[in-house]
Amino acid sequence: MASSTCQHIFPAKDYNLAATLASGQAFRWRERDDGWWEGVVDARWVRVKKVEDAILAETAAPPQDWQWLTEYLQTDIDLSSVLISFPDDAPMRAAVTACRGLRLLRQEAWECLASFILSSTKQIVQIQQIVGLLCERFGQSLVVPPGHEPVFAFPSAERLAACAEGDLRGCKMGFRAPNLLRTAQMIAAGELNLRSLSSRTVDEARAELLKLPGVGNKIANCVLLFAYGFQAAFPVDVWVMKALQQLYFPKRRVSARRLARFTATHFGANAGYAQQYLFHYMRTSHRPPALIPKRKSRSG
DNA sequence: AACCAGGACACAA
DNA sequence: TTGTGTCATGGT
Repeated sequence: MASSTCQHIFPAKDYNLAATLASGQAFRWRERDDGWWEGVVDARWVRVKKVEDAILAETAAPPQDWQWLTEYLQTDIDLSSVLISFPDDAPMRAAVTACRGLRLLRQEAWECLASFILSSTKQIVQIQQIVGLLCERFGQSLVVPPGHEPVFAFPSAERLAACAEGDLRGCKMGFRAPNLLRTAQMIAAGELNLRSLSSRTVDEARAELLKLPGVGNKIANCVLLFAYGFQAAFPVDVWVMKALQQLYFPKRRVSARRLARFTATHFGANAGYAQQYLFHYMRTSHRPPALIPKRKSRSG
């Protein structure tokens, strides 16, 4: 009997799928030992795999078209023109060399916003766990190929708005629960229309996002960059801060204001893209050595 | 076993 | 304007 799955191949040269899906932009991808990455995009189970100069994709049910995945993976953008816009300095050269083929995804705005509200002072593995629990408990069940574990869509703002704070805390999100809940309620009530932001300027869109509880500059910039494609948006988290301090301002403390002005002027029109390279570079190639537990002096 | 994690926020000083 | 404590949970 024939499989119900449906495959498609996207031409994609110089596309580092693993780095892209595991670089802390999206939190629903898992790599299997057979080289496939399984995830959920909108309301579809999907898996993708890098083959030579292309990405092979498979869904559980045949979609009408594949535009949604082209958009999500951003396979059509010209990466070389982005890279060439980066400043020609030693840190950027090192980051680009280390993360060759890293891309920015283009995610659905609500999922991106909610996920990053949950991201504050959390490691990426924990964000994945929290988002996983949230989807499992409150997301719509999706069609999966025979033999695969059930998966769930990211829950809508309306669904989360109907939750009690305790339901959300049950997903291990701790003090982020009231922020996610109130934000979901504001979105569900139409106090802020996420779709309308795409036609605004980046500064207008940021000002709107900053009205949401739990959304400060860093998270707003993540949403502007990863969901709306404002490539000048420049999220500064602890890793990027380390990168800027160590690579650009060694031994000199920089104020947040000056730093914001530096990132806006130094990295050019694709500053956010450059930021993602610095982030992934710091987390992979540039990690400090693991702490070795101190041994008692009288060990033998 | 301390230290830290893709922060935001209220409140000092 | 810049610094500090607080929030909740678990990885390293």
